Amino acid sequence: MTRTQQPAPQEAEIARPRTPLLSRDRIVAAALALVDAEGLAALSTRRLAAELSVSGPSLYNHFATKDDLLDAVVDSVMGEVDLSMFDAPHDWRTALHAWARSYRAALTAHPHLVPVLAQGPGRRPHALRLADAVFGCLVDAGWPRGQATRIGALMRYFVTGSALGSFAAGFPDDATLYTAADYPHLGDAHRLAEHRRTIDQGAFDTGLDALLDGLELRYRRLP
Amino acid sequence: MTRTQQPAPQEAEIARPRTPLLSRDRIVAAALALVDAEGLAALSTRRLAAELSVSGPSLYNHFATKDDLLDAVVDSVMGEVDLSMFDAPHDWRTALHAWARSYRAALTAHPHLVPVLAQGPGRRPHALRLADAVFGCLVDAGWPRGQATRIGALMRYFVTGSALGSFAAGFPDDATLYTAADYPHLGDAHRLAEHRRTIDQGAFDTGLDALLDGLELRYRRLP
DNA sequence: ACCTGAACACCGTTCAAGT
DNA sequence: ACCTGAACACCGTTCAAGT
Repeated sequence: MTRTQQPAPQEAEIARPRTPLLSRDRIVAAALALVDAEGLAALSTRRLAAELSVSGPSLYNHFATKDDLLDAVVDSVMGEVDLSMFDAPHDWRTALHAWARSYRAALTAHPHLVPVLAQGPGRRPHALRLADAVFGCLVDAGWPRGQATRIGALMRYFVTGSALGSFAAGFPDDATLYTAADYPHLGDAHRLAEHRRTIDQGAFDTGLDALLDGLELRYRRLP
Repeated sequence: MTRTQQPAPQEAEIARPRTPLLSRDRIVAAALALVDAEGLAALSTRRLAAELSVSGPSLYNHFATKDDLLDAVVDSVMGEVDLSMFDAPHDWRTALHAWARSYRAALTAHPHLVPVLAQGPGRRPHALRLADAVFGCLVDAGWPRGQATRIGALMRYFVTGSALGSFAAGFPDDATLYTAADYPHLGDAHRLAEHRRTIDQGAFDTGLDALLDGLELRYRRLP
């Protein structure tokens, strides 16, 4: 191959490489907006393509399958989780507390994706980095590796469970449903949905503190 | 209307009411088996109907929509959760511990349904009965109603989160994925899936005990 | 009352064709 | 390289028709 002063001469012979209509980032952003607005079921390749003003099959130039696209969407959410507390010199409890709250915030902003992302990190880089940071923090603090694994797991259980669905909003706002004969203790359940945000956040904070209290008891008993 | 000795005489004039091919129970059982075996995506009205040797639209004689059918499937799983500990004279911690383990067992037996059932009880009788029993137990034990609500919520977060997806199986069994440069602490992650059952169960039990320890600290501080 | 086939407006994905 | 229309094998649901 001889060098020329003109860059890539053979490109001049084929059609002008006009800037592509799509990119992976544009597709992921549109997919995330669609899922947030209308739920996972609304994410069809045809609907998403329409949103981007292209035809359905165009997406297959950028993602091999719809599942691959969904993977990218999910990992973009995982990238929103703050991990900076694991770089600072905090004790494990302080770091885990801050991380869990940031993790929950990222997930509750995109609740329809929680069932997908709760399947585990898979090969998603942001999800793997998160798991690495949490495990590293616990091991560095002196937790045995087996215990550190379990703590990473149980924290994920709690955070994903709290983001999967609102507890308060799960009870229909229909007073006639909670008859004393059938459900003697649910007389006020129809008013739960009203205070949805505070109840869910309060339950999460109570659970997180209780969980960390319980873990700290075990930490003190370590040899 | 005059009574006759023969029952329902007008029935004799129309075609013999042969025993129906379908019933709600048969449909629910087949749907549950299908979802357990092949996942939520495999549950289509046409596929389910084929499994039952009828044609697709037949199902609409027994359920108004596919969502109604799914509701019935989910509530049948909730019916498998043991609530008997709430009738016996146990302290709240003992009862909650036994209930949480039974709850998790029912859900892990049908993991594909967890995202649906974690949306809350809705109008499903078994799910409402469960919420009623837990809340009643806590209030009877002396927990203030606001705290009892939060504990009901956080327990659901933890149990559904633990059943939503295996922690261990979320890490691909591919040693080349966990390069030291990218993930310095995940060197052994490819071996997690091997011990999937014990890791997940161990993490759940550790978390449950830690959670109950933390709640007991708060219980002792109650006025 | 309960089941059927045909029909409607959707799906994900492949592929040959265009630039 | 990237986008398109046509096509294939699917969806949930409605409805008129059969018994």
